[in-house]
Amino acid sequence: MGIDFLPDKPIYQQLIERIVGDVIRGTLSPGEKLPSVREYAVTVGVNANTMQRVYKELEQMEITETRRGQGSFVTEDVRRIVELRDEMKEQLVSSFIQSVEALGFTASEMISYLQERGGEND
Amino acid sequence: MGIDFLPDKPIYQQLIERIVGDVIRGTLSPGEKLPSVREYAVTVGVNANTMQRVYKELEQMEITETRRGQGSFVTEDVRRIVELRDEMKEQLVSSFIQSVEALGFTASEMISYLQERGGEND
Amino acid sequence: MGIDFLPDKPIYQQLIERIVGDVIRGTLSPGEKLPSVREYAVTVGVNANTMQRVYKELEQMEITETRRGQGSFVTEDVRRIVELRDEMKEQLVSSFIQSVEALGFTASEMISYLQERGGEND
Amino acid sequence: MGIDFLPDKPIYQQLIERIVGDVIRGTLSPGEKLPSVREYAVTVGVNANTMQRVYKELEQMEITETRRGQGSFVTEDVRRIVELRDEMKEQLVSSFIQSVEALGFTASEMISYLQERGGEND
DNA sequence: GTGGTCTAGACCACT
DNA sequence: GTGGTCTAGACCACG
Repeated sequence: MGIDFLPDKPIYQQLIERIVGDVIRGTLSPGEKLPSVREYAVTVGVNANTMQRVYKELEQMEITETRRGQGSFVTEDVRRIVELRDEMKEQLVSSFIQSVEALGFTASEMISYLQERGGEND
Repeated sequence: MGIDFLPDKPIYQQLIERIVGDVIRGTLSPGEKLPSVREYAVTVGVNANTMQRVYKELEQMEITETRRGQGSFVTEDVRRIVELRDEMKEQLVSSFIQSVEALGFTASEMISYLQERGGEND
Repeated sequence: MGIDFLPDKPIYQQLIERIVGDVIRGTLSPGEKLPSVREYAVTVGVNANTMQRVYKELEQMEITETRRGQGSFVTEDVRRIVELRDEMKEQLVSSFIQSVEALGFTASEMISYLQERGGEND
Repeated sequence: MGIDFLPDKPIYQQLIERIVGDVIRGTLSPGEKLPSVREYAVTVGVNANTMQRVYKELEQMEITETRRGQGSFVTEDVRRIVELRDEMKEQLVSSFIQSVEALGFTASEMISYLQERGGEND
């Protein structure tokens, strides 16, 4: 029931990241049905409109498919999932690198700091 | 003449990061005078109010000091600058790690990817 | 409908003081919702931007919390409110004492004068 | 030579307060000659224009008289000095009370706090 | 409807 | 000329 949202990032984006993470991680398998918008909204404690938007964007990203009257399902296109994984990774890293350089750090300094810090975060 | 702003982040935040980067990097030295609000605004192509806001926040962060009628100057408190450097580094890394984990990547996977991509960016 | 601003102090500061006063005084309770920026702006007769700035600074002072799309709320952290009360008191008194001494008065002379004048003001 | 100005109050006001304090305190006697604008400016480390303004306002307050080619002198009108003392006292106290009440403190609470703090400030 | 950002342009206080 | 405040009005992102 993770209702812990960072205050400086849109909730809907955090929810998207979370679901995408579940798909990448395999917590949500290809073809698996997602909870209904309303149900999920209640579970997480957000407005139904917000969750609606999350589902909509997931569909636009071709991560889910919506079947009328049945609900939303994780895509069965496994290639898409792998592709997605790479996209996210690329996106994450390049925006990280960009900030790093904007602030005047070197890549190697950051890497060694990352290695120290490792996975200590939850 | 850097008038290249990312569309998804507030301009004033990007400007703050840019100046903070200059201070961390040493492009702006302790005690050095910044351009006047209006001058910098013209240079970068934003409204003077926007730049004013940037300067005000920099002062609140204790990165600059404003002397009335004279302009804004980089703090001469070198310890503050070092501290700032660490803060930014920590902040950057922890938000990166957080996204990495939300998306279901492992730290080590990301690190090796980072090493590949290295400093190819400018 | 208090549209009575002193001419020599920024309006936004007077508004901050006013709201802080309300919080300290308990007129605004912990967790209570503030009027929306626009609504409050109209009520007091200032521009929405000015009020926006007031709300932003209140948030930076950790007196209010802003929940996106929902509005601003007085912090529920009662300790912060008590702390705030002490800060304001200290600040007020020390700047008073400083002026008193700069002008060559003694503390005791001022105190007895204060006692005379007492609470005659509203 | 006290070059310690508070950052949030105009320097010229602080200088006025300081000189008025000297007059009230008797450090500057009625009829005594003030340093020249330039000399005083150098001593205190401010711009000559700023000091010029200070002298001008002191004259408008009828605290000093300027005699052509001779300089500025503290008024010999002792009644004016006494009057001035009362004015400043009144002004100080009423603005203090006003802030106190705006922030929701009671006069008596502040008085007892003032008594505690006494003259510990320099 | 809510907060947040941005522009344009004016006016003031300070040095 | 410098920072600071304020208005007016527009537009966006979020819930």
